[in-house]
Amino acid sequence: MAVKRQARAPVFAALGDETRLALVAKLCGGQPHSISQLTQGTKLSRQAITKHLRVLESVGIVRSVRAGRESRFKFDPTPIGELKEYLDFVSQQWDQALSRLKSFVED
Amino acid sequence: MAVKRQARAPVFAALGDETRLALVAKLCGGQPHSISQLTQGTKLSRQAITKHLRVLESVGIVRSVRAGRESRFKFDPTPIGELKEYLDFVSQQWDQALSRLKSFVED
DNA sequence: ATTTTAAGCAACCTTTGGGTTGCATATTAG
DNA sequence: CTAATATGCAACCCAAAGGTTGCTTAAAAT
Repeated sequence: MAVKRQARAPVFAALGDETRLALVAKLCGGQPHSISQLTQGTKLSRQAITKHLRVLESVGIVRSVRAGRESRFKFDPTPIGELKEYLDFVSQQWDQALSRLKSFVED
Repeated sequence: MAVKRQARAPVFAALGDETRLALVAKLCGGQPHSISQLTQGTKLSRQAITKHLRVLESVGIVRSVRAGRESRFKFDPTPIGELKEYLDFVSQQWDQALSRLKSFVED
């Protein structure tokens, strides 16, 4: 099955938060960032940001690598690509339904 | 601003639940369904399904029309189209970052 | 060697989410 | 008219989410 609904929900859920969307926006720019860097400019505590990063990491949107005393987070596009596939599938289902309706009316 | 991050989070959050993804899957097939119909085949109570439908409705993924004693829910593709735009934007940012990195290495 | 700086861990708190049950109300069917 | 069907509303429960603070450990800087 190319498009399985199974296990897509957690990825959507991970993106269902303003703070995490902001983190994704920062990280998809290409440059890895440490937790402290990602906390700067935020009104949240370092630990709050850490929790959000772990949520993103748990669904694969982000990967962390420890480098010395800091852990660097970098973006991974794979899960988001899968979400796009899924949304395309949904849109497609809808479009096909419209076509069927149209051809029915034209009969 | 074509792609605003603002207010996208609630739509992602609405899709961040297996039950709601199943409802979307059923409704994007084109045919409207009543609450009772949508409850059938589920292990949940009618009220639970109702709550999920209201969540989907609150972000515009679904619209309800009262017809007699039943309220029919139908799919609306608009918010999902916007999510696709947003995800495309994120992917694009990432790809551009990769290109920049590549051209830098080639120097 | 000492002091910063970066993180991890854990306890705790408060709000939100997902679900249930019970009861009231409005249509439709007999 | 009466019974059955389809919802709506509200109270209540419990678990999970988002956030904070305090303390510890590990690296880097002086």
